[in-house]
Amino acid sequence: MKSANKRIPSYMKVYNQIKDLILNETYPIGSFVPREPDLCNMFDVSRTTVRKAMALLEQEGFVNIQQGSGTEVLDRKTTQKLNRVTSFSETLEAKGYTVQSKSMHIDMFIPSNNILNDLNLPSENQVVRIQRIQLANNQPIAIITNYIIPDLVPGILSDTGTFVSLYKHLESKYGIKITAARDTIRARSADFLESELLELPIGSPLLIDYRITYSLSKPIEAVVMIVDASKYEFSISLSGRP
Amino acid sequence: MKSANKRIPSYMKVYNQIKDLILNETYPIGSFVPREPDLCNMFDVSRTTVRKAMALLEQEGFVNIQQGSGTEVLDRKTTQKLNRVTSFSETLEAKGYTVQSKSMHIDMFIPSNNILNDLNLPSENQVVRIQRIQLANNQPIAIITNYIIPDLVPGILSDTGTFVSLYKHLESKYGIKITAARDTIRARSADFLESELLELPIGSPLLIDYRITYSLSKPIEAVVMIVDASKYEFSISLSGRP
DNA sequence: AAGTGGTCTAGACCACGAA
DNA sequence: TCGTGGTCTAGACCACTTA
Repeated sequence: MKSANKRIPSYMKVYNQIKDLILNETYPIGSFVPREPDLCNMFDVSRTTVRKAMALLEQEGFVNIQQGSGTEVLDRKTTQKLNRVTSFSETLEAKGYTVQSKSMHIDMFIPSNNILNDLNLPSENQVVRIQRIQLANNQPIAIITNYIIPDLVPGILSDTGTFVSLYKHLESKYGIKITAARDTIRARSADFLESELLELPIGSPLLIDYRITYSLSKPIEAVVMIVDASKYEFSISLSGRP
Repeated sequence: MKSANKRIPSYMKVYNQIKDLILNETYPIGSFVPREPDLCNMFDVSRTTVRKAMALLEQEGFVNIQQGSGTEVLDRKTTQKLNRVTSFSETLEAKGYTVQSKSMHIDMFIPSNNILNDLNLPSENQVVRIQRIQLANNQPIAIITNYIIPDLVPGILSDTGTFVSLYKHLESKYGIKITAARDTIRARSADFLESELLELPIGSPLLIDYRITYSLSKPIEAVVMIVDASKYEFSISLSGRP
């Protein structure tokens, strides 16, 4: 058994059961769930536990809790997949493309001072560089370059081709969990080399995503993604006050 | 008095005091805050209250709470302003530009079916359209068009020029609070009209942000922002698993 | 005024991490 | 094993919304 017999907190049980009742429309959209003392009786738990479960449901956009009036079930179609940038392959596959890596190259490299600064590394410091050309329906669509702090990923140089998702690889092999990211999205025209690699006319618009990923507020890696703008767009869903 | 004498929950007092102790480096980065029972004694509150305060601090990236080991103070430089797209004027002002609206036009308009669909409105439905040209250091930099569900903003047609921030106007005059947003960011080349309005050569790369804003999971408005890509970039900060 | 969620307590026991 | 945070209870009182 890998991770089977873990105790499930009762607020998670309450959370799951209420979520099911919402999803199977026992509590339909627009209706109100029972008041908290009643939920306590239904699940035989204290109000603290009910409230923790409801707070989770509110955070995920299932309900709107309002003091004085009650807890309303929301139409969740519009608030799914909150707080994230949709991933590259996910977006393309939703559009009907088949996504794969053309090839991958891993080496050591001294990046620009901007990148070293974002990674909290000194000048002239080497990092692990992973270069990939991404294909959609066998057409080149993006050039992706990762710059990873080398101390965190010993031995990664020999992992060429052994992983598909870099983030899953970092978590499973090195125990690194990405907890935050900062993306900067720009656009500019393709230069000669980019136009050759992506098989585009020179001057075609490109989307550039520069991302720093963090684990526990420490930077882990920087990524530059250069994409054919005619075939790609970024989707971002955010909850909370803008 | 507008909203002065509101009772402050004691978990907020605890939250603010611990935040101050972190900011003035009584609890420096890398150190551990006192264990929860000690915090209870220090602030004379129950552990529930301390834990609510600490949960807030963790959510905002001040600390990392770890069962078994303790609560560590994090370096917060890297995790500020999480979960939002930085606003237009904010980004430009950080770069030293002075931002203002050149002019504003408000009318009724029948938008594309895509927009009507995103706003859950039927075909041929009119919406309130707000068109603006944004200036940075007196140079045109962006064309912004808002499409708002008309029932939500009666009388807004006469508000031309009476507001700077649309979202603050919606909240103060109509009580509409934006709670979520979905952005799609694309890039393409400027056509003739765009190049005239933004004073750019035809074919220059443009960034396009299409945003739907929501209040309590109901769509409120759609926005199209067309920006000179050489002068602007989007920054997005996200916390949580990618 | 009635009914809802919001805050808070004091104490108990469980589960994880490091020594 | 010991010290930390994680979960949970039963009950109390406060504050907001609606009518």
